[in-house]
Amino acid sequence: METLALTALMNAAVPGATRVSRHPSKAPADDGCLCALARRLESLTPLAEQDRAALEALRGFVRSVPRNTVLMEQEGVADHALVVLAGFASRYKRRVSGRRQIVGYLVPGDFCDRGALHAYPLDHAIETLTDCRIAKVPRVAYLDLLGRHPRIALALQHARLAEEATTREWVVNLGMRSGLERTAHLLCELMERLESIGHASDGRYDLPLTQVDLADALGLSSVHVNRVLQALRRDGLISLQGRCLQILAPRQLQQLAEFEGGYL
Amino acid sequence: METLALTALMNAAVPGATRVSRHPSKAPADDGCLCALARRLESLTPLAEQDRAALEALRGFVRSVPRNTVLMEQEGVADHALVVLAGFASRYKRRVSGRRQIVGYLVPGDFCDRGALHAYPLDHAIETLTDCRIAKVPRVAYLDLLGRHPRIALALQHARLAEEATTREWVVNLGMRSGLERTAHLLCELMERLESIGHASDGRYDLPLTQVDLADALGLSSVHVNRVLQALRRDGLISLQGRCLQILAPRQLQQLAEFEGGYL
DNA sequence: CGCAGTATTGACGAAAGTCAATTGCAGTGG
DNA sequence: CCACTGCAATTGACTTTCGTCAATACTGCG
Repeated sequence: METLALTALMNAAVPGATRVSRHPSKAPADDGCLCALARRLESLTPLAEQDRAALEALRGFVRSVPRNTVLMEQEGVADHALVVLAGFASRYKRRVSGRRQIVGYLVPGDFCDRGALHAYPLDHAIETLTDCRIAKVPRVAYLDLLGRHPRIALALQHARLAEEATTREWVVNLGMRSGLERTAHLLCELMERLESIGHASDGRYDLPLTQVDLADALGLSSVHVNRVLQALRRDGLISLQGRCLQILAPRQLQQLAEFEGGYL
Repeated sequence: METLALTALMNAAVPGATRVSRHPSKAPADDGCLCALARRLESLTPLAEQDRAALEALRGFVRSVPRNTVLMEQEGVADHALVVLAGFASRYKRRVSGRRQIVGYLVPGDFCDRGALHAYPLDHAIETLTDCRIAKVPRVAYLDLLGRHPRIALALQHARLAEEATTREWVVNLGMRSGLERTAHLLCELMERLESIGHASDGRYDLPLTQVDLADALGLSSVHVNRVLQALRRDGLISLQGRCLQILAPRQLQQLAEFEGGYL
């Protein structure tokens, strides 16, 4: 049948934590939230019914992971792929001073397969920024999935290209944009990414990140991020109360950031 | 035989420009400089004799390209792979203001195959920064090469991972390091990369880049780059006369930059 | 010799970091 | 129900880094 290697490995399911402080992103933990992955992949390449079914079969690998949990160590070699199904995670590098630079956010539907699970050690770490639902797919099962479902493999390829493009856009963001523009750009990027998985609409989405989390991604101090956010509010571009972000003037915000969503 | 699709396409050879203002990087244009590519790939994965022979067969696609030539337009779809064999090129994005951010340097042995030539439009442009020798390999020939030489394909995979890691390191560089540290880090990175293809030794290499070229990569103004370079000279870390860079105190420079070469 | 592109210098201003204190807020335990 | 705790957000004062503008030197080349 479809999933022989999969079922053989599907004993790994673990209920996991239930404490929920910073946004479990959607329903608590009823389903595996695999819809986020499916929507993400379908936004890249059309899938067939059997592909969706194969994704459903990943349900057994899903578990809840509390906030600030290291999912993958720097220097470590990955023996499984990670898929974020709910919550936010980050790729980051640490300096000796202890400060970290976030080099990418992982939102629901994003994954880390180390370029289809090569044996090279990772150059960065991966950690949850909020409580998350994560699918931890063993190497064999993952490769099996790719082998049997070329459309999924293609979508993942495309996703990898998009992530590379996103990282380049971050370079531009850090290299040439002011704090204000930079922050605006990040908010636009997250808007698009969350919209594609149905986690945002009408310019509104749930932003479960700390100002420190934002600062570490934006290359700014958290104090400055605070001031920038206030400026964006004062100018009527956004409203941000608690974790609820509402983009009030999408056009102006994108213009300010020179945001071009095409790369995603 | 080895190269049927290749030979069928090898009418494409063009002598090309000969003017040489800023460093043709090595011998003028006698051989195809394919050694740089071979050395680069071998530094990632051991190759067999037949692999090296297949690389030699690319000679016909090599041509000279003058400085500041656009090799690939942003938004364009790649129908061929590019391999830099001599000289420096850059991946960059432009803002509406006209300013550019360089998101990566391409040195001899580096390539751009758009993730094995997918049909997605490129999110950035590629342009030579110096006079270059470039192999422009048509799609069919390139895929043929990959198909017939799994070791080469593997090496290119690895190279892609290394380039991704480098881009992430640039994010860290721009996000968390001062102008001084940032510049030091770039010089260390280039040192390692050029060393692996035999274009650097004893901490000395040829740096054919303008201070503006550096500034656009470092997210600094060219004026500030100038001052930073002077500081590095004043502190006895480097000597830079014309295009000849000599790293006088490798240890200190790496320490200043917190440079860890492992990601390359 | 003079041009054009680079490199260099000085003076000044704007952007962002640091330090340190204060406020706000949610969960905890009494 | 309320004080207590701990993290997150906010604010103010001051410093540092870096950008901008504009002028001046250099250098290879025609």
